[in-house]
Amino acid sequence: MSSTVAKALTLLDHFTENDPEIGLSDLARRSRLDKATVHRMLSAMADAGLVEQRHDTKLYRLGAGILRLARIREEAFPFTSVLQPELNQVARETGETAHASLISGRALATVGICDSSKANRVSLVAGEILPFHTTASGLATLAFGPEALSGRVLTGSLDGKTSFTLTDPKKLNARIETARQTGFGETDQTNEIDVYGIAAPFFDKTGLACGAIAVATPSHRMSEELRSQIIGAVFRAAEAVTTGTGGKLPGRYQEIVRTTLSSLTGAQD
Amino acid sequence: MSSTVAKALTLLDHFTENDPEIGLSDLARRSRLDKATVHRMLSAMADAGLVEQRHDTKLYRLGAGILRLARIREEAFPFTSVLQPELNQVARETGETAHASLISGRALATVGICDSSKANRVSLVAGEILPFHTTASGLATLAFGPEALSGRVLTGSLDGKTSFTLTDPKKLNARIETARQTGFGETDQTNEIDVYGIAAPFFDKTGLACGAIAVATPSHRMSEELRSQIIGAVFRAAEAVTTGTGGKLPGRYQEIVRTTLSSLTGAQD
DNA sequence: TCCCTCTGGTTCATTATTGTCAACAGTAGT
DNA sequence: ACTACTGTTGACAATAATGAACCAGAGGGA
Repeated sequence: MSSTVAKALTLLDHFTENDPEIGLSDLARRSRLDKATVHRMLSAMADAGLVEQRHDTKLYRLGAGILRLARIREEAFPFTSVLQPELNQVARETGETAHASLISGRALATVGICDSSKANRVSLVAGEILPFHTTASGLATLAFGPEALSGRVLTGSLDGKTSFTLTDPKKLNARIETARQTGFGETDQTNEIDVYGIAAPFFDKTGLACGAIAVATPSHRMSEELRSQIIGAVFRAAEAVTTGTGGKLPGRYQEIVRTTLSSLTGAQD
Repeated sequence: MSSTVAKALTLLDHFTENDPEIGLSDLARRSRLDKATVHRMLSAMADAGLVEQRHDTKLYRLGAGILRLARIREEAFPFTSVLQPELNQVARETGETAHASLISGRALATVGICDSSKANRVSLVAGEILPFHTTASGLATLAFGPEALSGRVLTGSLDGKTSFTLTDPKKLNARIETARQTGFGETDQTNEIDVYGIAAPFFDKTGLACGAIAVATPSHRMSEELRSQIIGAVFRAAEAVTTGTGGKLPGRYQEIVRTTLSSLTGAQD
């Protein structure tokens, strides 16, 4: 992590939906790097089009090159186009906020959101970076993702975001194991207070999980009935995304889903 | 340009619609960098999520982090969402391929395309990087963009992409000047043989051009009538994009557009 | 089977880039 | 005029990047 490009790229992580434009000094403070260093890095990234500087305010923001690259990826490996309709349907079916994340380096990147229509809902900021160990999406992804990934996470630092966060590798591993047996990830307030998450993984063409579809609800609203409904919805959506993007559902996984569904309260089809 | 991050970021430019997955050695050859260097850079970028490596083939491709960043930018400064409908309409009106580009570092980034419905049409690859000095979009953008930008381009290297390319700074500047007087950029086969381009700039909130909407047609099909039609279409679309994205049309520019339109053959509204 | 030639990945001494700190210019507020 | 910011540039010590050589594995031919 001492490489210069790595440091430069962490600068991008400070741009969020709520903070889309950042000044040089400000960014230097947040990244704990020297002003001059940040300046040089930003200049290089501006040349490449990753960021751009406004002529008037001198503030930096994400550049047009990002849009170009996104288009290339989307053209070659369509994802958000098949993802968004599924998210919308999940949100409609469950009445709660749905979102999807993809493995992105050392964390999960939120690449799609559909807000709940309810007044009291979990509101997510677009483009947030989610840790694996605090989110339902993370558990689901680790349970069925590359072996190396879960290994890295379990041996890495597990900082607590709330008092409920699983910071003990053994306990975390146990939760991953349950996810592996039920076919979905489930967390209560481990990432944010009063947020309950349920997530199902989707798979790439090699049969490894590469992300998850999740529903986030206010914890107090969670009930046995809602839980069953959400689990069914994310299972269906994740499968649709998997097949829609050319992924391969492991046979083993389909088995797991069936047994989980039949053990839920309420009726199944 | 000797900075390490700059070199690392040029690696991204080798991923295109036709070449979405690249191996390590291959990328090292294309970028004229050492294998070890490229590997370290790719690892850093993979950590940040800009690229990702397939487990099976070991090939690298653009990563999910790109999608995340694109979403953040699009959420904060909606662009493609307002752009695409306009492009579609231009393509429909003119029957030719329409595209839009944004200033992205030292070049133009193609961020939107709508293909012509004709069998014989100009086909563009999504996410292409366009030079300023060979394209109609470039002329239009330079004519009304930041002073510093046109200065940099005119003093930079103007490599010829076809035998028609303007490689002489004086001649190029003259063409920019005509664009400044007519309100639109126009090129014939300066970027690619048998491609005729007409482009109108759109503006940011400071009243500076930040990109252009362009129509590309097979050169032999261009006629006085089609030309008038295209110019009208790109003017209208560019204005719509400007206002739709919170930009400000310079009063001076509106004046220019009016006089240009009234000098065209055929009827105007 | 052996040989050859690719591939992705790693090592390590040399060297060039980077981080650091200070100074500078411009702007806004007091 | 003063202060406290901002973005930007320069110089030098420290560090990280470089690139040749090397490794292991996958195909391909004969």
